[in-house]
Amino acid sequence: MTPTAAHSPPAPPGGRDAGRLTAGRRRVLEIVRESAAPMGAYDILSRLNAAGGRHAPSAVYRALEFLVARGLLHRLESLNAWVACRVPGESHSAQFLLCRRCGAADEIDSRRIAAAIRERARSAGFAVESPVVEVAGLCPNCRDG
Amino acid sequence: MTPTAAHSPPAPPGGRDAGRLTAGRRRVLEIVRESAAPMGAYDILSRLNAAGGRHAPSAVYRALEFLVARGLLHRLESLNAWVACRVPGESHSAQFLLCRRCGAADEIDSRRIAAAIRERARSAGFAVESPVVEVAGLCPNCRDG
DNA sequence: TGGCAGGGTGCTACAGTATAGCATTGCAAT
DNA sequence: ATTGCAATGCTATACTGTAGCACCCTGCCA
Repeated sequence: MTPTAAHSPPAPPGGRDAGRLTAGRRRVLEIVRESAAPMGAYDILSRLNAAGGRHAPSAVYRALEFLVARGLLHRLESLNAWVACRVPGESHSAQFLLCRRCGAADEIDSRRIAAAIRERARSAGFAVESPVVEVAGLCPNCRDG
Repeated sequence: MTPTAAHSPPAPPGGRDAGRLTAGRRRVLEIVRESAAPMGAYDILSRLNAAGGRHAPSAVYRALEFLVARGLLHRLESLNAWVACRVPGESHSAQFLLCRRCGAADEIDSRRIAAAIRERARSAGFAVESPVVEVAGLCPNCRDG
């Protein structure tokens, strides 16, 4: 889960292109990755400051912005929360099945959903930039309980 | 959240089943309907209080909750905003094309998108309750400018 | 090797979004 | 009329996210 190798997949060692994955940013990434469920920004902040840190909210939000831009995290709009990307580095359209009972966020990547959206947008003359698909409901484990 | 009956789109004129469309609630509905773009809760509140009113945020949020439950408004998760439903009373899955430049919110209702989501969820054993589809991008008018 | 340029961080303050909790009023069926 | 519940008023507060500026750190280049 936690990549001990000290650098990110696509960026050059120096990291000149899209910013550097610094220690602080990596720490935020680790915290989100360690969590089973999506985390709110202030949850992350608490964890970050658990060991006596004094970080401010902006530190977390800046790290999150960077990590989302890098494709390492996704933001869940309907939950105001962040979750680790299942396929970091891949460009994909961040579709989620969100269980309202246990909080699980299952990242899916349905070509069919993406295609349907693309098609519908095209027929409307709409240029898609960021398709948000967040399906709330009950996961297999919770729908039976 | 709202443990009301499982469905109540066709409420009787008197409105005994799922609450009443009171004057205050209707006023909020009007305000949102009059707006070209989606409105934030505090925008609505300002409009509501423009004529000397003294309403509190909770009044607006409660009205919004009711109107969304009635299928008269939709909430746009990615914008923290609300918009009037294009087909009030119909049960449909609230898909939107959101222009990041002019703010337009085009409500679409693609059976193909809905089917793709339903299918994918079914194959995961996931029980869909509230599928959120909000596609950010540029509308036909804005993509050329 | 010293200085520059830019990104990255710390820090304070504040803006924007949403809800809790309880008192009060209004409405309608007994 | 009384009672029961829906709806609202009202105060306070929690949660989420940004602005703005100073400082620092690192890579680069003269």
